[in-house]
Amino acid sequence: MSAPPGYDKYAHEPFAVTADLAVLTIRAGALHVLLVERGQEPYKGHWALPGGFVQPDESAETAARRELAEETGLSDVSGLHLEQLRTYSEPDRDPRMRVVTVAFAALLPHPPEPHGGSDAAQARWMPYDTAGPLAFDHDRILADAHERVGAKLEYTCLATAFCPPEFTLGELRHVYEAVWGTPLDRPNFRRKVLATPGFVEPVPGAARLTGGRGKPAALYRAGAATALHPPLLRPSREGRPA
Amino acid sequence: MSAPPGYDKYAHEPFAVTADLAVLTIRAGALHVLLVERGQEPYKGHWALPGGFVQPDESAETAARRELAEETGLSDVSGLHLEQLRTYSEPDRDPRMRVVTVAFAALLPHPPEPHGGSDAAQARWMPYDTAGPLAFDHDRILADAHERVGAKLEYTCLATAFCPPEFTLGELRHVYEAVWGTPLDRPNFRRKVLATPGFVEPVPGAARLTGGRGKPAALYRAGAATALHPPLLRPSREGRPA
DNA sequence: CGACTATTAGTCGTACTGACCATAAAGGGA
DNA sequence: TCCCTTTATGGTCAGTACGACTAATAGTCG
Repeated sequence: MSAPPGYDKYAHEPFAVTADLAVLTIRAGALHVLLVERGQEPYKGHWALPGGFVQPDESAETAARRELAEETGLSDVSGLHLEQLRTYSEPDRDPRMRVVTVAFAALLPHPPEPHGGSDAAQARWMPYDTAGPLAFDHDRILADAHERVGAKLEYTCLATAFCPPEFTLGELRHVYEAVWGTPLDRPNFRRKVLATPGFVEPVPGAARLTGGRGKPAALYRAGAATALHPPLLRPSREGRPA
Repeated sequence: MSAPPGYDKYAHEPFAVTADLAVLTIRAGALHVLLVERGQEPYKGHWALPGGFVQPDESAETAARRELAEETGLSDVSGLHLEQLRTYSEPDRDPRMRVVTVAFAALLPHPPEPHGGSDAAQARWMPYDTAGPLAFDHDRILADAHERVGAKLEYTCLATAFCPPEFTLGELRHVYEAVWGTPLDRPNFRRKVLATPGFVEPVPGAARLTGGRGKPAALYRAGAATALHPPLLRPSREGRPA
């Protein structure tokens, strides 16, 4: 069969395009994800990732950031890290109509505790491990988000996006441990982070945070670097995948 | 402004969804990309990435593979590596209508030389460096494809997707050099590849390829591994990005 | 005060890497 | 034919990174 390469010779059908979000954060040392409860069929009563239709005058990124502001109730989401994951376009993924979804991962440093959804729909933070079966193919989207974030922690400075503006190395390490699900050696982690120029920089005021037990830790800010060289590899990858 | 979290309360507009391809291969030691010449406005006469509309009964991946078969003239593209890059959805990226494009990168081992587009539209392999200004935002898509493939060479076995079923370590090294644009040390590259279990395995028949000048090289096949541990990092990244 | 916790500072041996050098095996040109 | 170039293959060597581990420090909690 021959096919013309120009756009215009193809027939094309309209698609609905949505932007869905895997909003991730660290709460009580564990990775959490923001979920909303569906109020209508299909999957009524099931939990799902927040999202919505892309409007005619906005890109998928713009729509995702708008959804993020609406769902979290945060007034300023411009500084938050938003990362496009991939696009899900299987024809039968929504039983009502043909929906193409551009998925994003968002990283929140300090989540709004009750997190105000201003409407009636229920929304809540759920621990990643207990985020049960979700509506549509959102389980797979969430798993892809987890995998992507875990991989980017290895070779980028993304971990600071989970932290407040000033943080301790312990908090930063908790980010890695929560996302990777593996405890890390404290001294080695510290040596690695401090040996990477531009990853973190000490807060000059010699400020120290005295939150809980133990010796107070020095405070750091995110540095100017965006990539890690050499990377900070996950320890779990002993055997090569079959 | 309040916004309901369910899909159905949103108004939505139809979008056209296309799948565009950055088809990459190695020709004469240099990275090449498959381009088509546009026959209609806009950008008439300009070169562009091949692509086309996603049909109602197919996913973006299916559409991309169909386009790949049509544009290259290959009868079997099922074994080729196809990788979703990201989705481009800026409202004004196509002047005619609202088009959302899911971009893919395809890796070809041995490109069909004249490569048969069976229709009138011109298509050709172009060296990556001289792939001039392309139509629409295809320059950016192509750059994203290059960056993604270059990055995945570091920590996956993707390089073998550019090679024929049996290849020499020199050919494999040429893949890295062509994509990264950097010469690599021959003995070190050999040591690294052979030290990674499952990356390549020698062809048992003790076959040796005597193509051009120099000592004949041993033949290898792609192994079972998909990831590289530890990664094979690019040498160019001395200074950290600003 | 003593137990506990977390940070911070080191040590040590192994593994990996980059920069080399050297040899073998082919082809091309004088 | 002899020499030179080209490519593959084998090896050394030092600097670095990393994992495992020990220990000191400085706070809170009971």
